[in-house]
Amino acid sequence: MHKENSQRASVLQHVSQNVRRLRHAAELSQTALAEKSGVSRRMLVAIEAGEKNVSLSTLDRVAEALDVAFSDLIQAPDARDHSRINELAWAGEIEGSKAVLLAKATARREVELWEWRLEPGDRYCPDPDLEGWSEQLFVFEGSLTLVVDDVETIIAAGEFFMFPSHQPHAYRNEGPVAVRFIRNVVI
Amino acid sequence: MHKENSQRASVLQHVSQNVRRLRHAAELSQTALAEKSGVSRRMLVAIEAGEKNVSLSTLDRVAEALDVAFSDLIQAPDARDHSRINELAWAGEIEGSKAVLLAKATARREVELWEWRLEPGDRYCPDPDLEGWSEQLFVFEGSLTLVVDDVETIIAAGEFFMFPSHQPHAYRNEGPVAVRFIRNVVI
DNA sequence: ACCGAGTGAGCAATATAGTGCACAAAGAAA
DNA sequence: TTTCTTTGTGCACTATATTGCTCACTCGGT
Repeated sequence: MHKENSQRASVLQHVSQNVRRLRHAAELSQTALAEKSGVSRRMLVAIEAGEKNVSLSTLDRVAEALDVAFSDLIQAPDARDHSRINELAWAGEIEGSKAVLLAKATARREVELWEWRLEPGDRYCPDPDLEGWSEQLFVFEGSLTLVVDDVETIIAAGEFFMFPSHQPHAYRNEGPVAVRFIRNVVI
Repeated sequence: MHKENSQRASVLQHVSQNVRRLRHAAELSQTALAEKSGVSRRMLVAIEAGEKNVSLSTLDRVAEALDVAFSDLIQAPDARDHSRINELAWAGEIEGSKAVLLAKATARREVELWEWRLEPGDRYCPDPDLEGWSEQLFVFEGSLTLVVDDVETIIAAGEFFMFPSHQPHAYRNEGPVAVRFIRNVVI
């Protein structure tokens, strides 16, 4: 007697947008996806309109046909924004004690924490990561020269930097002493 | 005519385990969760047994009552293993240049990167995080005393440590100089 | 104009998710 | 023992997800 097609659950909103977006990305028509997934086209229309309350197994068949993970269908589409913050979040009783939130990222799968050390003159030129990855750097000793998309940035000791790593990038130490930094790789 | 209670979709397997685990973590009985979520106890039994094909909105009501994200209910339960690695992954052309992979975590939602500084004698005692959170610490100056579940661990400069942060924990600086460290909070 | 592909929507039939009740088994505390 | 709590299960009923059909609409191409 209730419900009235309200569907306040935000998950359903996301699903409808995600299915449509990913179906277009796969260049499939509703009919084609219906055949490939075994879910009726009528149901796909309802899903993309957000007017039905899909069951897990049905949505899982759609995910398989789209060749994506189940969780990709329920994630908030705007979950790709990474924010650089740098705000003072806590100060201790003793002058000088403090905690600074450098960054908050909405990760979807993995986090890798690295400790790096580059001697003067040395460099590292990785292959660009896939779309969606980003890196967070915090230098605590020496000075790091970061090249992202042909743009040079010098990060000094105590400084923080964050960038999407799907574009070509490189680390160089052009200073007189070894540079040591933390590298946080996130998706 | 088909289906025969097979439910091959792996998502359903995960859901049943996750709901039960998280319900116990919240110290709720099936009856209590049924009242709080609005989902009938009969249905909760079926979900935890994996013998029904839950709809998104129903599962979302369960997620809200459990105070967890929807995606927490569909993740593979073994996705919670955080590995401490500490392996040399790259060595530069110049002696001393190196990259060490400190840890790799399978994040589900968020990553927070913090820079901390604690003066001698100061301390920080946060409320325990929710089940699933973990923290990664890298000290680059001074020495940090970490207390997790009444167990003290001293982390010296250059050292790395990782622990699940749903248990009570505290940071203290018992050394003679200020301690500075990177704190990576992950779920 | 016509035509075909892609899409949205209405409807009747069916499969099944979801509810409420009643009962049984197990464990813990009196 | 008795009592209470928690959990699993069978059953009948209701609500709704899902299907296959239909028709209508839009947009390009010819």
